[in-house]
Amino acid sequence: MDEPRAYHHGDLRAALLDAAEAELSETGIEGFALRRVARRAGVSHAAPAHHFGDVCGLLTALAERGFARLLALADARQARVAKDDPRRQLLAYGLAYSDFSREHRALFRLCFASDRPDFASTSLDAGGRAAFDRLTELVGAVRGVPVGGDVEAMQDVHAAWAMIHGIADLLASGRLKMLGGLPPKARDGRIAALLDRALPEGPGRAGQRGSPR
Amino acid sequence: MDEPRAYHHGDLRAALLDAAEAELSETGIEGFALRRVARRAGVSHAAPAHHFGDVCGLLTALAERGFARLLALADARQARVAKDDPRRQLLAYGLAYSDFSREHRALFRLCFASDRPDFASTSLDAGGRAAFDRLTELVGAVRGVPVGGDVEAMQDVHAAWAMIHGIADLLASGRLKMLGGLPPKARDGRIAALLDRALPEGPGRAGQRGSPR
DNA sequence: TGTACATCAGTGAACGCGCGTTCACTGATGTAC
DNA sequence: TGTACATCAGTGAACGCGCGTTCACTGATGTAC
Repeated sequence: MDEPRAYHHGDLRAALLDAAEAELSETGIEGFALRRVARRAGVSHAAPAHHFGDVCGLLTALAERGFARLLALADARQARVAKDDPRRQLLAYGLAYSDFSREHRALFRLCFASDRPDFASTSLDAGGRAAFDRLTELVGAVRGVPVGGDVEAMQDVHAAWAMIHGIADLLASGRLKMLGGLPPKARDGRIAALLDRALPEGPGRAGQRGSPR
Repeated sequence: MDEPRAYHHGDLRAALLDAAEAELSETGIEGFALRRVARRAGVSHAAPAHHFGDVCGLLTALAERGFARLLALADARQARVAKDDPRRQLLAYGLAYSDFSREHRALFRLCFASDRPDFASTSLDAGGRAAFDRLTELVGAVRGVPVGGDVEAMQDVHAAWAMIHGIADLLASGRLKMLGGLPPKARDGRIAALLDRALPEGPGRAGQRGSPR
């Protein structure tokens, strides 16, 4: 049934990242080990070095993938919502962020609460920046004027980010049980209502506070 | 100069917790090792077992201490603010929470983003609950009516917690550099302004949005 | 189309390391009488 | 006040383990001519 395993793998790099992600979500970052990843990918434990150098390199690439996944989830959520409704676009982004933390708990922690990846690497830095830039744009759209460096604007961005991130992180660590246990639609409604409180007033204002959907 | 080291330590349990905390803040949770803690405390590496059983026991006790520290910081902040101004009391709590994450970064992560302590232990669970209960009371005071189980009230609590926690966690992981780099007073002012956005309306309302101090 | 050769992507054995835990032990402390 | 004895709180040697990394190697692939 199986293809005879070729000596050369084809795309071992991607396969190792898949294995690393699976491994991460089972063991968590605190128990993550390179050798187990190689074992899971069905390859000798020395093989990863050819693609990532060392563990740090692998985790850095994995975190990069994490940010890409966050943006992909945001794309999906945002696509399902009116393009010309900036407030809903921003709420969609926030919901995607919480999807990410719930569905990829360990990866979320790797991206936001670990010291093991090399966050100074240009590629990983770019990944994190892309996620932040998206948020900034969306906040600008809600305000009706792009975010500059002024304090007022940055406060708007920080408020949105902190609320989004706070919900996501508390959900990931299993607090907010009352929220996490709800059926998806109800849960998303509540999360959106929470996010809505942190957003600036602006032309995109949906209506009275607390009923953003 | 030094006291001759007695064979019996006196309070090795507390000394080990001190050493563990110092060790944690230097190495981070991801590099935490029992043997290094013992070495730092000047004691054989088998000694901790007498007080904590195993690593998990030590980390559980340490996380418990973390929550106690959070509440102690909150006590200090709250004491410096009018007792009959519930909004300021709540902001003080939030600022203490961000103090905790900034000044005890690794301990904060141990409490809120680690799987290594045993969060099911009754003592640690009680610690976390105490921190949450304090928040709940403070939110109730701002609302003017104690928090019950109703959705509206819980949303108020969750909004406050998520905003507080989001700011704290982002500060701890070195994002929000613009905020983290400010002198303390300015930084606290901005943080308080962010928190203020997430708080419910109520009799404690300080004035116009964004100038809570 | 064939051949020589460089490069690439794996293998598997070996290394040294620090870890957590166990165990028999021993010195210090406290208590009963 | 003194003595016997139980308990407590430490020691240090030993264990087995899995880890990350290195290294010489080899099979597969691609390319120049």
